[in-house]
Amino acid sequence: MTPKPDVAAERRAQIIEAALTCFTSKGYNNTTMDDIVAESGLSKGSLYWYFKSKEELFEATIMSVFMNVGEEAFAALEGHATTSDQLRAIAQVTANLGRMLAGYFSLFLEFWASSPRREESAQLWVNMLTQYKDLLVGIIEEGIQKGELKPVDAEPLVWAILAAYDGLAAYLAIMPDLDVEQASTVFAETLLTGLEVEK
Amino acid sequence: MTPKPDVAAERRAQIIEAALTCFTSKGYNNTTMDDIVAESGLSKGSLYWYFKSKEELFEATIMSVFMNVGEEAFAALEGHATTSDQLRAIAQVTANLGRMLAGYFSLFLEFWASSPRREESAQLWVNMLTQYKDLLVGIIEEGIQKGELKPVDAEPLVWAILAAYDGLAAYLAIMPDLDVEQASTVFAETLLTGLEVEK
Amino acid sequence: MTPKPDVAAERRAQIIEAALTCFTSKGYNNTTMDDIVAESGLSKGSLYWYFKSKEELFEATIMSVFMNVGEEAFAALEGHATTSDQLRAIAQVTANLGRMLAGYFSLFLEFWASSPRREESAQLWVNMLTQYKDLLVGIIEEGIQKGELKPVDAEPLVWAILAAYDGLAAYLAIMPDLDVEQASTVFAETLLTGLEVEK
Amino acid sequence: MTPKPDVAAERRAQIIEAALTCFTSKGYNNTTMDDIVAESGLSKGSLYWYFKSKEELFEATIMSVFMNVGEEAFAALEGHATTSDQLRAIAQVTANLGRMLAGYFSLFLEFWASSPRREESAQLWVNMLTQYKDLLVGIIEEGIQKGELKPVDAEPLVWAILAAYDGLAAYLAIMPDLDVEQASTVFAETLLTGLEVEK
DNA sequence: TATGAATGAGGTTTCATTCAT
DNA sequence: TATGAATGAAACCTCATTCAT
Repeated sequence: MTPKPDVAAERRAQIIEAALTCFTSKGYNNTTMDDIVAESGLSKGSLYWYFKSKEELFEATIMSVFMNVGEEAFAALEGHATTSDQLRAIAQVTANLGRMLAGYFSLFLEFWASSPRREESAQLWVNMLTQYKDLLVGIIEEGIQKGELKPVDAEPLVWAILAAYDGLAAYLAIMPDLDVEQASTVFAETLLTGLEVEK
Repeated sequence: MTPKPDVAAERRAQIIEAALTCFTSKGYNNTTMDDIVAESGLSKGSLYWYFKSKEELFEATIMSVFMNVGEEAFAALEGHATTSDQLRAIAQVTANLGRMLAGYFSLFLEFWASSPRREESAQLWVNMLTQYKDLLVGIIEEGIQKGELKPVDAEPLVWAILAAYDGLAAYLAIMPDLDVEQASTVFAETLLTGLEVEK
Repeated sequence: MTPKPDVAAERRAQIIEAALTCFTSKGYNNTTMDDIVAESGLSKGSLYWYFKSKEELFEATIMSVFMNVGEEAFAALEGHATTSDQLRAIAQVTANLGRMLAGYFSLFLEFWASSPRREESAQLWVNMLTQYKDLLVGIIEEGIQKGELKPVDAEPLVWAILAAYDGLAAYLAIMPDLDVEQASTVFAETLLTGLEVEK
Repeated sequence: MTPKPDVAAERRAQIIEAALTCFTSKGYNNTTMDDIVAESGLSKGSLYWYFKSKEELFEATIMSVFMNVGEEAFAALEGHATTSDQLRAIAQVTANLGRMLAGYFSLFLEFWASSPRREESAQLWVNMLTQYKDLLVGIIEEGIQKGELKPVDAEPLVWAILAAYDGLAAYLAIMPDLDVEQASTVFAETLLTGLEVEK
């Protein structure tokens, strides 16, 4: 009675999982399709049956990371009614986001940097960043409207904030001992102090 | 008999310049030694006469970028007597630094990410970052001592700030239309507002 | 569905045969992988699919020679019941062995001489020599026990005898007109005269 | 007053000595001209001033070994009036010769094996072998004429004997623990027993 | 004579991709 | 669907040799 579960979806997930493991531990260029074959337990032919190139597989892998990370991030934002709470949540969520993305940002940059078609490759991450930026800008502008935050040009500020978290993620990759949590907390507090309207 | 002071220095510079051109436009992995040969106008043998591997050439190239960028950055900091001026200078200089490093950060990350000996490769950039971080931390702590800045844990904050500028540099690489200058300004002002002691 | 028992074994044999042809006619260093590719009719990738380096291919090739030669040699020794017959057989077989190995000995020495890891490379031939030496020593010592041969320190003698046949094989390589058969016969007769107990 | 000593001869000797050191320790193919440059303390240009190619330098090096070894060998033969003494001397000298040539034989075989013009390369060693063979054949035939040795076809026998010593030299290269002296002694005694006329 | 920077053909090896089964 | 043997373009690097000084 149960319909034959989609074997394709299962295989794709299996391959993406193996690919993610390889890509994050060895980088994009240093990962061979054979590495992924070995890690996945499938055959070379199967990889090319489900993904037509290494590039496409990488993109699918990054997209899958976005899905997971994005879901968690957006979920964390829900349920904070007041702007004040949301502001703290921004800090918290973005810090988590940074930690979650640690490694993926540099992985993506590696892919982008060595891609022959950079413009195209960039879209992958640009789309994701833009989406997240819009969310944060919306929250900040709402806070300004409510009179809880000083007037500020939200968009450029948000770009810098996102950059800080992506940058910290990248730093963490090359400096494993960096205390990202502490950096994130002090950074967020300083920014909030600068943003909040004194009561 | 000709003085010919240092043909070696000249050749190295020639090669590094060609390498930088290639690396920044095509990335580390996508640049072949033949590309650099063509760009430099020298022969393959000459490249290997002066640099014993592609890796070593890359490292020399990045170091050379550091030298130039570092010099300009540190020079800009000089000549600002008061802490207040220095703080503005930090923003200005770091923004410039970010712009100057635009592309190099992602180039380096690509190299690091696809390096089989990541720990080792990381040192290149870690050293440079640490040096710059120490400078900024010193200035901020001085400002705190002078009573011009609120007490704050300077080191983690500086990491986040540096990360923001490196992150913006990376964003610029994948989003050429991003207005880094504006982002930098709003970001710096917000941070300064949060840092400065109210008069 | 086709049984296709072992395409791998067939391919390996095909490659080894081509490699042997190239190695013996041009030497190890002078043979390029492209030569073997051309001779085998396969692709470069296939060579590296079955053998992970030129060195490994060479070793497999030499081993295969050992197998063939060794089999024939040992087979020839069988079936000679009396020590006297065995002694003649030694001469005959070893002479044949020498002729069969003509060229392989110098080929191996070339490989060994230009190997960066000589100790390791030497094992290949040392193992083979030791095995054959033990066989001959056993026969001679049996002859001594039976009283058919004068007491003699068999091991050093056998080393010299083997060396003579390997040396002749090498000579044949550089002096194609050398009459190895005649040399072998006279040499063996002289040695046997010196060894045999007078009746 | 002293005529400017021939600097050319001195330089050649200096280069040949360095070359010999390199060739014997690393083999012909594995020795680079730069190795010899470093070992000799001269410049690359100088090497090519005195020897027009690596091949020619190798040949000069081998010839120089022949000169030295040959001189000692022939000198040792002198002064033995009776055939009996000469026979012992043959064994002794040839054993010494073997030891002296240890390594050179395999070095030469490596060179020959990887030479694109083998015929030509072979002459180097063939000439030297023939010269030595003729000497030994002469002595043996004289002994036969004097009635001290059994009639035997001297030439093929001598080839085998020389081959044994060259072979042992080669064995020594791949089996450093081989007791060549013992092998040589037992071998010579056995041969002499087979050759000498019983009194 | 002497130097050492410069050359470039050619070597080994890798690896994304294909395709017969 | 699934397999894994087969392909070959292209990468990095070496090194004998040359030549301007």
